[in-house]
Amino acid sequence: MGRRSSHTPEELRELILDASTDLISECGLGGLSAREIARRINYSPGTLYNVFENLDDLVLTIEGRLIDGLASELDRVPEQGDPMRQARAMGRAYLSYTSKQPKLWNLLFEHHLPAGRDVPVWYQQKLDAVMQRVEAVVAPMMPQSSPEDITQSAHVLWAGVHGITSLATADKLAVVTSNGAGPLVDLLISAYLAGLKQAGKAGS
Amino acid sequence: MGRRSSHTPEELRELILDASTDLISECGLGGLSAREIARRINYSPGTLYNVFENLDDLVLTIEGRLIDGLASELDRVPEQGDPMRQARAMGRAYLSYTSKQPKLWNLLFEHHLPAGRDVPVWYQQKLDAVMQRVEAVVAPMMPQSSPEDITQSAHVLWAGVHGITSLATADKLAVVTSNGAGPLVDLLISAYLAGLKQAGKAGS
DNA sequence: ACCTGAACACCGTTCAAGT
DNA sequence: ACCTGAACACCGTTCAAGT
Repeated sequence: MGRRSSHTPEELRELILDASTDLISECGLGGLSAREIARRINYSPGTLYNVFENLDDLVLTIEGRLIDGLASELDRVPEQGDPMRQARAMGRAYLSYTSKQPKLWNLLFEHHLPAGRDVPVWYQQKLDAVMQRVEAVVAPMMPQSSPEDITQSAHVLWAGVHGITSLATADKLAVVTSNGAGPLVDLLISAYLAGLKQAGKAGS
Repeated sequence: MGRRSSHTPEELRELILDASTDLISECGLGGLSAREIARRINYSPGTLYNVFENLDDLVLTIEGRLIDGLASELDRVPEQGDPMRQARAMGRAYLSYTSKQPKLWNLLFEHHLPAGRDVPVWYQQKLDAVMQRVEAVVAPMMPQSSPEDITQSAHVLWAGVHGITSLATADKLAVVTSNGAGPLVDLLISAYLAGLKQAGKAGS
């Protein structure tokens, strides 16, 4: 039927992203479909493909916003003298941000690009921005170490926290652990960083 | 056309599981489809539903075999005097088992049961069997602690190792970490357990 | 008893045709 | 220029009908 143009291109883009975000928050990535998005915003499926290359493109855009959101939350954690307290505070910030809408955050790990496709550069940059904040917390614990070792230690910490929250969300750590992921994340951060600190002393 | 019966029920079951396992090893969970399985084994799609309740049932069966396989691998790790060496050896066993067919192992975390469905009891039991082996390694590091604390510490370690391997497999930890997950897992195990040990001493 | 294949209700994506 | 909707090539699952 041709143009309807009740929305500017920017509005249409937001409309699509909002509807998709709702869908994922409610039903996870599995609940997302181009046709269902179109239904919800009263456009035809084809219209989505004027705005996004395909569903993966759309999903990556949402993931980017989630990563940005986490970075802002981490920035709001007050700087404290004690690096260990600071680290635990950041862990709790991560947890509170990601557990607001678990299915939405899970998107980052449920979604896989097809075959050989790599994540876009801007996506890696957003991830790196978060990693920098983790490094900033790890660094004071290992003053004698090289930047490479600090990066590596930060990656391990990040991956560990992710592992706990992701298993908790998927109910694959549940039975025994009915208290939620909080204490587990605290334990990981405390013990792991204490171990790092000790190794730093021993090695110097 | 009615029965063909060139295979016994057990053979048919294995046929289906083998074809599905191949499909997942090659293309991940996304590459699995009832119709494609049927094509590969020269049966009609409907036949699958005489043997399995649905695709989730089939996938859970495969997951169960993977968990059993890991348990056997962990059992082959020789007992050593030094608990720390033992722990690292188990970490490497995990890594070598799961990285043989990364897409297959990834199945455990890519696959989610619909809505409110819970994992079956036998599945939890298989997982628990693996967790017991992890606890056996953690326990000597914290002799003063309650069984609950040991369980919790083992869960954290398990989740941490999972987090590293899963991010590495998904290429979401890649850029900086081109050496593979091995050193990261070693670092996690060493630092985390050292921290646990230290806390045990301090707390008693 | 076992298996088929059509049927139902869905997908993602493309693109000629309409305004 | 923008949007539609039919078309193509797929899904999972069910079940009457065949042997």
